[in-house]
Amino acid sequence: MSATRDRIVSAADQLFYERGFEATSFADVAAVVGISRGNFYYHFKTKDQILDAVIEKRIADRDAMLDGWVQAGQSPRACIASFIRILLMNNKKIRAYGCPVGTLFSELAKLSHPGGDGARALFDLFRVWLCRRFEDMGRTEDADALAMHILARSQGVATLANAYPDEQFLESEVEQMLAWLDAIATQPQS
Amino acid sequence: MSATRDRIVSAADQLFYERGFEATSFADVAAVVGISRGNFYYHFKTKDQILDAVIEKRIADRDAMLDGWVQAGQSPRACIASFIRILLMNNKKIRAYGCPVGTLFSELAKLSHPGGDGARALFDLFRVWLCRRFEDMGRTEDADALAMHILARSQGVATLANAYPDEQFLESEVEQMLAWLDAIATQPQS
DNA sequence: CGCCGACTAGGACTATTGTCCTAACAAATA
DNA sequence: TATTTGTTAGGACAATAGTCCTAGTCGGCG
Repeated sequence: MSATRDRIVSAADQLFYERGFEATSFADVAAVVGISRGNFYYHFKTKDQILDAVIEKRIADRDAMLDGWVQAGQSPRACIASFIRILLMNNKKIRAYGCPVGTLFSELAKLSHPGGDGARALFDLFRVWLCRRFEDMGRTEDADALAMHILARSQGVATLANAYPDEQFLESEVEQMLAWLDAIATQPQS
Repeated sequence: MSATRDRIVSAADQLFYERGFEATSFADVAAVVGISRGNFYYHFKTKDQILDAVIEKRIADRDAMLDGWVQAGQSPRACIASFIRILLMNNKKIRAYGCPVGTLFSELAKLSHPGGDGARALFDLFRVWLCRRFEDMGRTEDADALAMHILARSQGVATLANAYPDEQFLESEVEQMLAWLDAIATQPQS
């Protein structure tokens, strides 16, 4: 595999996150990678192909992270707690640019861009992973609803943290989400 | 005031919501309004000025809506419930295009566009209004935190409803938020 | 009537975009 | 050495963007 291709995808990944997909031009990516603009089309025939590659990479990265927690032998509840704490892990970037998943999806949805399905697949990755963990906790009935709930909470916190880059807000909301998880774990299934 | 100017702002408001700010060109707005592209610059000297006017209009619209509830004599708690139910009122548009406030802010934040401050002002409008209502409920200590919390929840639900246009999810989350509000109203201040 | 202001149409201009093409360089193979 | 294959640079290309300019229309007022 070409190392240049990977560098293009990595640079595009970062720029798409920081500036958005449409607002990022080939010239921008080329400048970061340090190659000429024309050389692009040897590796990617179209801008959409770069987007596809970026989404693929994001899915692979997140998939590895989620699987890592499971493989490390964490309990389902600890796994979900780790998911919630992503907000703290990436708090600086989230306050600066929002959630990489949510903001990309919103943009592509507005552009009614075909790549929006790929962005939804990113949501799906978290959704079904969370769903499995809730099922493992015994929440067989409402596992998916719980997954959607915690996903929505995370999205909202990321958006507001972006609007108000206040670290305390982020920490307080994460604590509340962890408390909610505790309640879910101890209370009987509704 | 020119009627044409208002029609431009209204059309831009809608297009910015449905397609995003950057992706909406003057030609798009002109086609909707039914005027020539060049005629634009009689009413607005720059695209940013249209954005400012759109944000101003959105603030005015929301302000009128929020004030209407207060003027109608609704209790603080009922006012907050009305805010939560915005998600249901606009559920079709939200599922199609997301939240008009959050998605605009996210886009402008990524563009590091000066208008981002105006978009944040939209958030502020809801934030301080909610804050006042919680204060009127007696929650003088944590009113702002509660306002931020419900704001974040709404944002998250809107984002996920956009990704998964499932009406049931939206209704279920609104119910949970209303239940949360009930708990806040009946439980003592923490 | 004739002027003057508000308003509009249409196009010119420059910059930038995504896309594509061709020539050149490098290393490995024959 | 000669040839091929993979990779790169640089520029051409049409389309579109935001911006600006000029000529024109229309209605009200002197």
